Amino acid sequence: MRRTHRCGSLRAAQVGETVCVMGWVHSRRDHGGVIFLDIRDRTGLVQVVGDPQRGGAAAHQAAEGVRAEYVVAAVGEVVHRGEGLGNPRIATGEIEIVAREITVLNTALHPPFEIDQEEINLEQRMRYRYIDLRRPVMQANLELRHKAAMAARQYLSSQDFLEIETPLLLKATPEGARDFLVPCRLVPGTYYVLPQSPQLMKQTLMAAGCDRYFQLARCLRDEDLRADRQPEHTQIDLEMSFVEQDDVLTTVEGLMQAVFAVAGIAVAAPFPRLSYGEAMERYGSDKPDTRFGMELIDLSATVASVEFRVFADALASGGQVKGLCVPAKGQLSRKDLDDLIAFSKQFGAKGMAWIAVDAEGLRSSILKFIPEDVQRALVAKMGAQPGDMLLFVADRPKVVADVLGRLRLRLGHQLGLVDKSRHNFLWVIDFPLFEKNAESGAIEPMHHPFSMPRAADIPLLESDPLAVTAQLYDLVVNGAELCSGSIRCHIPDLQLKILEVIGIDRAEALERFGFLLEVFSYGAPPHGGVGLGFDRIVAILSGQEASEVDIREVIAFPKTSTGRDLMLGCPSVIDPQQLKEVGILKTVDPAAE
RNA sequence: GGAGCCGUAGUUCAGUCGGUUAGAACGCUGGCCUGUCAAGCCAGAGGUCGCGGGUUCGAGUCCCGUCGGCUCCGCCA
Repeated sequence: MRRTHRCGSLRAAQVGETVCVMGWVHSRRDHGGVIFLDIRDRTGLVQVVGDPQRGGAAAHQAAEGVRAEYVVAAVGEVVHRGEGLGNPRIATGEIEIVAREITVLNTALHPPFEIDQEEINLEQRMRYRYIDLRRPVMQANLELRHKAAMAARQYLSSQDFLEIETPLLLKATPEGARDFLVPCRLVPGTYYVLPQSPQLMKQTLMAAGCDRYFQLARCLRDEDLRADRQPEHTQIDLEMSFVEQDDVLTTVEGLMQAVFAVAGIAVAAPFPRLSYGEAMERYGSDKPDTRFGMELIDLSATVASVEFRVFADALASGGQVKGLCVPAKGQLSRKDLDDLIAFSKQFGAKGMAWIAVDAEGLRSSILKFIPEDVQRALVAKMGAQPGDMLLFVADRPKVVADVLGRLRLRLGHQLGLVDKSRHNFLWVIDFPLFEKNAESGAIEPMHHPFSMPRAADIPLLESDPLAVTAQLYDLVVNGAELCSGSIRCHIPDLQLKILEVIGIDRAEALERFGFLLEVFSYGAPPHGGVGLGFDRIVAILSGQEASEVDIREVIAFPKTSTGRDLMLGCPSVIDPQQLKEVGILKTVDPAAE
């Protein structure tokens, strides 16, 4: 007995044929005289009928004995269902298989949850992931992921990229996230680390003359998790030689068009480009969601003369006053406003002021501190209409941007201003290479210190490092960051100079980054690239809202928020003998902790 | 490292102010049933209320601890 068709593939065209399908018993409906089985495989459902008159007593009897999730083979003739008996809700609903023979290939325990159940406890799903993955929605996610990966490979291959694997066992570097460690048995007491990304290796490939590289690379970081963050995730990692920033952006735009096409989403290119400064000014975020307006409005000049302490103090200490004009249609209650104030404080604001714009005039407890002409100026500057709610934050620019940016996003969703059918791609470019640490006053890299400054800014490295713009770029869609990349600094002397700005002298640089500097000193081409968050891309392709992406839905075997695999039961304690073998002498006993 | 929410039948949940024998739906088991596709009807089984301790005459309910899941802050390219 061999399978002739996939369950979901049968159509009226096969009527009259004797077929054999194999799959899981999705449901059984026993009418006594006749029994209906829905058989499910990856491709869908097909109805199999156990009818003693038409298919024989044996098949009917076999159908009686099967239970949910039994694995069965059904042989029989494909027939048209009778008039009015079709099921338009499934693709195979026009036909059914009259079973002549039903064989149980394997029995099954009662599943811990029902396959077609809507809400299933996440813990149960993770514990029994192999059952969870049988659900059509999860099958669809896995298929989508596969297609997206194929589209990416095909596109990049067509653009002359080579897929090259890089090692999983690497040398620890002090930069970035915490590494996962792997003890080396052959040299006791020494360790490899798992890659946070193939960054170093791909730049080395550029120096090696590979010209264009890509990889669907697993990246591992030992940091705390979130719904959109797993200890291991996948990047579409790519790097290109002899290119400028625009070449990389254009390539990624083409890649996004190819990948989003697999979900039938047309993406217009080129994508809008926004400087980091403008993004922070207008949206208070370096990954703005441009699906709605409600931009931040700078009111520092408008309220410059006002004696209201909160505003005046902020301005006097070099801060700013900015606001949002929220088209609330009078919907924000006092409680809502209190919640927003608490929300603002959570992100570092000392408070949040508000003015309600009613048909009768303005309403707020701060009006008594604001002269009427300034009130009018505020309304004009913010374009306020009756029903709007004006929100104000006064603080350091970074706090103002962060708090108002978050308020804007929260209210945009809360008030339904976001057009969820859109996919607003945009590039955020022109990031400063450095920023000043607010507490220590030290100059630090904003992203990382390995990107190339804009050519014209190189002299500023010594005179005014904070004014140096890097050739760094982030790809954003609907407020979610999809990738980050840069044109790399491939000139050793320039790299040393950049490191010097952040307080790393030549000796320390050689010690910490000597490998990269060595690679570059043997003739590295100018190069640049990106790493794209593949899990996040697939999540958005699958229809998830960008502001609440859950990548666990598009990963076959994800970890919980404490990094556990509930199906395998790991991490787990290792046998002392095995520890000794790799040179680990002492460990914490989790039971004794 | 910090904060919050959740944990009751196989599953999803309800359980009032601390008070008799902890309920519903779905699922499951058995019976009936020849056109269902969320099949239907009848009957039945199914519970250490995550775990440990405390308060109380009495705890699913209150308190403390602990384990697990989730969310957020910190962290993270």
